Amino acid sequence: MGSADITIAGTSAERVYEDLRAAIIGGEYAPGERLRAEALATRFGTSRTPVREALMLLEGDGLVEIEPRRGAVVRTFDPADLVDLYEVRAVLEARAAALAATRVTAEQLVELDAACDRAEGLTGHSARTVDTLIAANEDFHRIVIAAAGSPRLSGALRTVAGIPRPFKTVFWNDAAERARSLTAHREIVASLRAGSADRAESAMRLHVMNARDFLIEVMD
Amino acid sequence: MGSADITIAGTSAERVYEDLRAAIIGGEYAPGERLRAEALATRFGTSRTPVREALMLLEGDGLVEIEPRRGAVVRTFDPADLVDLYEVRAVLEARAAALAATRVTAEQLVELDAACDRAEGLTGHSARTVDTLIAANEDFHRIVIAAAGSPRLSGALRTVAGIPRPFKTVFWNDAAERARSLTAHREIVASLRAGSADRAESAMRLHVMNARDFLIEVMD
DNA sequence: GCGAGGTCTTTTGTATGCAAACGGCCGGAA
DNA sequence: TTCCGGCCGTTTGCATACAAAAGACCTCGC
Repeated sequence: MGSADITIAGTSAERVYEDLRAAIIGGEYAPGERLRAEALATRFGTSRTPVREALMLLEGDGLVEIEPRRGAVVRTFDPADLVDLYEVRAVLEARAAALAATRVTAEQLVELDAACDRAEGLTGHSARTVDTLIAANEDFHRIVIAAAGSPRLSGALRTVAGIPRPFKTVFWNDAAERARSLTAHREIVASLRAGSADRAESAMRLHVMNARDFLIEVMD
Repeated sequence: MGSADITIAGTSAERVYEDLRAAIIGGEYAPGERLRAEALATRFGTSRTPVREALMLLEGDGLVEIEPRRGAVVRTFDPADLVDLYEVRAVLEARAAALAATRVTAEQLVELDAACDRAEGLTGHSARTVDTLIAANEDFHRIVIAAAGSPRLSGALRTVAGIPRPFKTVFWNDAAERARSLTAHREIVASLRAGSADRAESAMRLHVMNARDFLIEVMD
């Protein structure tokens, strides 16, 4: 799994950044919820200074909104925001898939298969099952992006990659969407294995666009 | 010109961020040059705290590299970095052009014409001329991106938009490249005016890819 | 002369203190 | 009742103080 991005906690600010990011994406803080610097400092065992730095980085990632003199809140996503986000994601991930088709390693293909396998056959709706699906899905996309081998593409995707857990849950509670997603993932892996950039690109674009459409549909 | 993004200096950190970003892009700090927090604080009339925050934001933009306990330096770009950057830019700006074709306002079209006009007929190689060309070019691209009306696209582009001045100068010292760029800009404006998303997208992709190729060619 | 070790300086990263701004609360007037 | 204005608590933003780490330098030994 995330065997590559082991950060041995260089600075305190970095650690807070990563932990807080995970906490927000993991749904620990609800969208719209206020993030008071002092409380976070207490939670992470530091002072407000590294917390402030982490919050500014998270603002750059689009996960947090900071209004001067008013503090930070977890970003809320209205339907228009999410559509916008998914369309940019579609463009970037399609490109990543195209690049990955010519650069993916045998080892990465095995990891992609493994991520698909982990999602296969899960039928329940328990929190544990949903967690597994979310994790497998994120691993899948992360590996494709890594396989693209483009630092700038990875950086650009950071601004659209993370959305809070509540928004993701709706996908994985829908059985049809689960099946469609798994099929798409398998198709993408097959395209990558075949080295077909065009097919991988199209498959990935379709996959993300389908997610966008499902999100639109479910929002009413 | 930048009549839309007038920030009345919300916080000190924001002001330092913008000014320092402009200074780096403007070539005031050479790639690889060390950015000592204390010196910057003196320069901007603040303490190190807002400077540190600005530096972390600039790291997110890919303009600065921060190594823990070692400080910040202006990012250096080797040929591979620049190729990577321009290819992501091509994808994103092409998408921006496509969106802009359906959303651009009459006023923005006028501004785009004005940006092209400003670049037209300039033949000298003086610093002043080059500055004008760089500014006109940046205005052009900024307006297209604004016309796309996608906050996430704008955000993603921030990570690939800014490169230090020395790298841009090579373009605008080459007469053939100037002419080709102007032609491309005119073509893009025409496509936007016609509301042709496909044409605008293709024209923009071609334009950015040409820039990439020129950069590759000139780097040896 | 050259390399290793230790010390000293510089610079970073973090904590804390302090002033200012925001939001809420209360009281009063229409 | 409802709206307006002033006060107070809370929280932010910035400056500064302090500890620790990196790099420079110097000395000593070989």
